[in-house]
Amino acid sequence: MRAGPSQEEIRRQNLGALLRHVHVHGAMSRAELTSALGLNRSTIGALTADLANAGLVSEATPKQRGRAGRPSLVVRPESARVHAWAFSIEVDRLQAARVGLGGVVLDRRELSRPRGLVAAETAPLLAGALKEMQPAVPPGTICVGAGIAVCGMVRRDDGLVRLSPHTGWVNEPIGATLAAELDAETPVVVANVADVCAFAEHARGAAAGRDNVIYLYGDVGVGAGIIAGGRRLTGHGGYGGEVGHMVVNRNGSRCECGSRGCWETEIGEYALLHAAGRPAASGREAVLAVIDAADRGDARAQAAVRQVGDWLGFGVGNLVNIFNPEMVIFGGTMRDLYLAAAAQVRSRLNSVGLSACLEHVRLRTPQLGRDAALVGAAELAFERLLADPLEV
Amino acid sequence: MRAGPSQEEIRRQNLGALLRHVHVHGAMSRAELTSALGLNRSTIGALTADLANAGLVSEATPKQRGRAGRPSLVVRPESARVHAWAFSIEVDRLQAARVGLGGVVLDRRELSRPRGLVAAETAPLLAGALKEMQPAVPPGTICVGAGIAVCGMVRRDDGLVRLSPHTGWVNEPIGATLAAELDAETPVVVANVADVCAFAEHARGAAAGRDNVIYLYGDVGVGAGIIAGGRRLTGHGGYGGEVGHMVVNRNGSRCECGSRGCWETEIGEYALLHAAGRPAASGREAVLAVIDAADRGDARAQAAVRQVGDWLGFGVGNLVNIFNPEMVIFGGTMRDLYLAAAAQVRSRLNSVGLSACLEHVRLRTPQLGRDAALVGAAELAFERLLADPLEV
DNA sequence: GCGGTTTGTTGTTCCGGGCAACGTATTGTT
DNA sequence: AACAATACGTTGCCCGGAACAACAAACCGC
Repeated sequence: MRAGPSQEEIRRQNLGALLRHVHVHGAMSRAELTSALGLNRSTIGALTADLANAGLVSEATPKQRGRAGRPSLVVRPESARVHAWAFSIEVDRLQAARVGLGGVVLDRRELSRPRGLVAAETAPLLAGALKEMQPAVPPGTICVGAGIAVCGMVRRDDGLVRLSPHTGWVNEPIGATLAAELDAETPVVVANVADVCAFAEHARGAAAGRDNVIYLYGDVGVGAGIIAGGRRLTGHGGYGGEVGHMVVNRNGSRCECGSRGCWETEIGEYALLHAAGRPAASGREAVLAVIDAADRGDARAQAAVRQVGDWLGFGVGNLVNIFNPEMVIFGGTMRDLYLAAAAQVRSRLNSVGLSACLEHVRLRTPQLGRDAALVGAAELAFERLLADPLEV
Repeated sequence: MRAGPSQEEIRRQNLGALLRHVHVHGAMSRAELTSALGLNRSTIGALTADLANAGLVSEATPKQRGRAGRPSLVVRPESARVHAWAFSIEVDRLQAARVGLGGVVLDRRELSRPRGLVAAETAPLLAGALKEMQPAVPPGTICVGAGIAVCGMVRRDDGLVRLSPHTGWVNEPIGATLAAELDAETPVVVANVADVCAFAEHARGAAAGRDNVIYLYGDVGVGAGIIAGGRRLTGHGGYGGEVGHMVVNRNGSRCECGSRGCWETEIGEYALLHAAGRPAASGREAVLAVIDAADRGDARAQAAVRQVGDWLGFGVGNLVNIFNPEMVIFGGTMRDLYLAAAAQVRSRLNSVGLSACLEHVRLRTPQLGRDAALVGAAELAFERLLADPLEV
């Protein structure tokens, strides 16, 4: 029930819209921006002048000439001079990267993650990777903040990791801990991996331009990043999208969350390994090994892939009925599983889903590859900049 | 990726915010509006002048005096002069009402609905009820449109009822059919009952001010109206919230949708009657009879209530994990069931739900009573007015 | 080089909200 | 009853932001 935006907010929003446009779509001419944003030439000129003045974009005469008329200046994001730090905390590894405006990964480090590491021990590792990358940062650059993707439930207000069963974290304040290791001016944002990947794919990946998307991310556990009506679904505390703990089988096996028959006990990495009669080993390699065996004709592995693929389609069917998305993206090990069992997934999905909801659903794999989590984490940090470009 | 609002849109939004405020919170003084909307006194003055000029609000010197200073003019919505038509199509009855700005039901009619009535036969009945109410409409009134609440899946773009299993409708263009019966200028909006009730409870009922809410509506079938991040979750085609067809029991009984073990086969009206060993009779009375019998000590009825209540808590637990809402509202026969089996619901919810998601969930019953669907349907029609008050 | 075309630039206009000064209606005090 | 105090409506002015139009600049083809 708030009033509409004031006039200065118009400027903020227009600056943000322009910067976001070149951030997402890459360098483009002022003429293109004029038609894309629906603003006047002179307004675009004034906005780019402000942004260039703040060091966020640069203008240049285009190399490629050929059309009639005066060539339009090309506005490009200052990818090298404006960046965010991005971190990803996964079950068995840590990633750190410097990501430039425009979503380009400028530098990166990867560490294996020993089991049982709490936040107080993890933050120094991340900060260390950052310090390692620091010397390569050219002078005069702008850092807009840091984003962390965590495989667990993250409280939106303060970035506390409430629960991350497969890393063993309970109430770990990773955001605050890392912030203490960094400059006081560097804001730190934390979110769930699935949410972050969904965000990235929605901004510049497979889901670009789609307003209702479910990004399913699987490793040991399963979570979803959900875009509903063009906006991220966070829920009240930030724990939305915990679809891995949707109970699909009341007689199923115990889940680490304490319940029984959660979806992730049927489609998580361990489920596939168990069905294939293999030891419970974490990591994508073990999953790929089963799929590989199935490809080579191993009957037990084939049955396991079919069974787990069936459960995958089952849960997706439920989600499709609840959300009526236009796209479902399978990320993490769900990608491999979906590709190996697409027939089962589709078939079960078709039997569970309502025909109206199935009508426009596309099943896809991510486009951003292994960088999705890092790009998405950086996107979290960039969000502040895009909301108010001149405040930095 | 659109640009921010232009200056004229500021005016529209401020007019809408002011009108919405008095529409939702009732008549209030210009001074209160000034602080509520955060606008200047002079701006509020100009806005109310525009709205009063358009006949949407009226100003009056307040009756109640007592505080020092010049008394502030009271702005009240022109409830009698500005109205919408509201309709509700339920399994066994039809409702029609004239609802004034501010959400007051000015007049209403109720018809029982014979089974097997298609849209082409229903629309004349609704239009007839409207014509019956027409003579009581004072001259010079403004009608902003008509809203219809339907117990079925509604395509957002054109209001086509894709599927309503329990009324037997398939691809019935109720919106277009009713529009043809009315003035050409009266826009008709159609939506699902649960969505509409959620909208109403969110605007002025139990969920006022809550941004993440699930409104569960049950009769023969079960659907949910979902508010996520303060906005209605519609999904891509408008079919979002079909939680009744979330499969919770793979070995369950056949559902009318063609699948097996849908949630509504476990908690719908027939489920309770079947568990209680009674004939499948539609309508709230049959449900209340079972609950009444359970209250009076009928062991079989008690077991039925417990069993269905357990399934109710089970599904709500799943939804709580997926959406992390701050409130779940039980409407329709779900209200009676929840009140009768609150212990089972809570207990199963606690065992299925993740503790972080359970933390701030409140379980509630609706505040708007039997008028919820009509008020919500009217709200759909008012939405256009509130988006651009002077365009009418 | 010249007209045609497209775009950047500049000065002007328009619109909407904030602000301050003033007028007005009520309460409380002497 | 007269006065101050209080709170509000009203009016005129200012400022910021975008649209618009006129002009200048840079490209094309001939």
